[in-house]
Amino acid sequence: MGRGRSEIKRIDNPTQRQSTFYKRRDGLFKKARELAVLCDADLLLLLFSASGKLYQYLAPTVPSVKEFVERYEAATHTKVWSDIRQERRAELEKVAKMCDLLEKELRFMTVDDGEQYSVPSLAALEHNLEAAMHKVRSEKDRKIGGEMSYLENMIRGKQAERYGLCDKLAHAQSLKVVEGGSTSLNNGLDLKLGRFSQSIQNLGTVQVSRSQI
Amino acid sequence: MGRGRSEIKRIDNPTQRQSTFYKRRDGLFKKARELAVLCDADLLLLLFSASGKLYQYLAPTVPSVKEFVERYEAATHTKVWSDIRQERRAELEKVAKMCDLLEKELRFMTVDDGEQYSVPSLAALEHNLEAAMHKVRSEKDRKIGGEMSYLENMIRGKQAERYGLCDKLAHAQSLKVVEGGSTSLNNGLDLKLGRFSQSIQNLGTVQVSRSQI
DNA sequence: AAGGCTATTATTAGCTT
DNA sequence: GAAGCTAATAATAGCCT
Repeated sequence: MGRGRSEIKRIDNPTQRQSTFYKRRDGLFKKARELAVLCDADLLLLLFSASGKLYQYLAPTVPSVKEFVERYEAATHTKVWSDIRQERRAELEKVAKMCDLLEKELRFMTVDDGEQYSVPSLAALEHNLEAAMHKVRSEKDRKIGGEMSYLENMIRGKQAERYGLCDKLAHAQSLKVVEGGSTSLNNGLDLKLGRFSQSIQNLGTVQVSRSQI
Repeated sequence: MGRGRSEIKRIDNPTQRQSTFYKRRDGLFKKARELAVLCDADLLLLLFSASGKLYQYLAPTVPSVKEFVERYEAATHTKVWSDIRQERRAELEKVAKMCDLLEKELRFMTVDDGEQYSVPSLAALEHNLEAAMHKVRSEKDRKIGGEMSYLENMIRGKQAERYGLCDKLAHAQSLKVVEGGSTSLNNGLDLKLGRFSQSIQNLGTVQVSRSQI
């Protein structure tokens, strides 16, 4: 229709092509709507222009592209997406199975009452538990040893610090004694520092002896 | 077009509706193809008749419905199927996470070297392992006890059977002695049975003593 | 139901604005 | 580019087979 000839072939002139696109697109959508309404049909029309722009037409009875394509899938069994879903499902089942296995193993390890054990498996489990216990105990010892040596170092550091302070204080006190009598305040301080340094020395001793174990 | 009037409204006459459907469907597909070819456009046309039959048209450049809808999805972000896939993925991730957790717990239980333990958790683990070990040992004892008493019963039964046989044999032998001398064959049988019954008696004794532990 | 015919209307190519 | 015009062609409603 129209004045010219009609060979259905790509229009080379971009302007003309674009113009034709608009006109025919509108015509197509109109036809689509007419078909849907007149004949009570459901239809979906998705259209990308040459420039990549999207146009779509849904029949008045079609609620959404998604639902329409779902209906399409159900109607055709063409497995548009089913293969993907199947893959996913298989993957899911695999992981779920592994999960079950792990759970069972864990229940077994913790000796759940609901489980049934055979004597050989109980013996194996006992063996494993003994090995685990051994590991746990040696790890605990190692850790405690490590923490203790850390504490030792810290205490040693503090001790040195305190010794320095005591020396300074003793020096100050000796100066004060030369200057005059000691006050009640100074006496109290002396006592406190003395007790502290002594307990530090004790800790140091204990610490050294422990690290030699 | 056509001879009659043109009001776009559902055709009530089913025959006429069907006829119109075919004609207009063909017209629509033709228009769709023309648009696609003339204007270098990609299009997809999915159509369900009132009776539920599916018709589809893909532009020559469109390889498949699936790929077209994927392009649609990418273009619009309307997530036609993505949400379904997303759901699946979420489900999968959830299970995978649970799986990881279980695996970690199991690794922890079996005291894997790669794990880092704190002293309190080691102590708790030790406690759990001890409890599990206790359970395992008592279960093993119970099971062994059960199996042994089963064996005891079986042996006791066999023993009684054998005793019965021995009595019968002794009776037969005494009858034979009265009748005449014993043959070399009979002597051999006596020896064999005697050894057997003795070993059965031994087993019985051991068994009773064990069940008293 | 599917296809053909044809009068009639709808669409649109090429043009202008 | 978009919108309108119009000649020219395409689509199709109502028939018939």
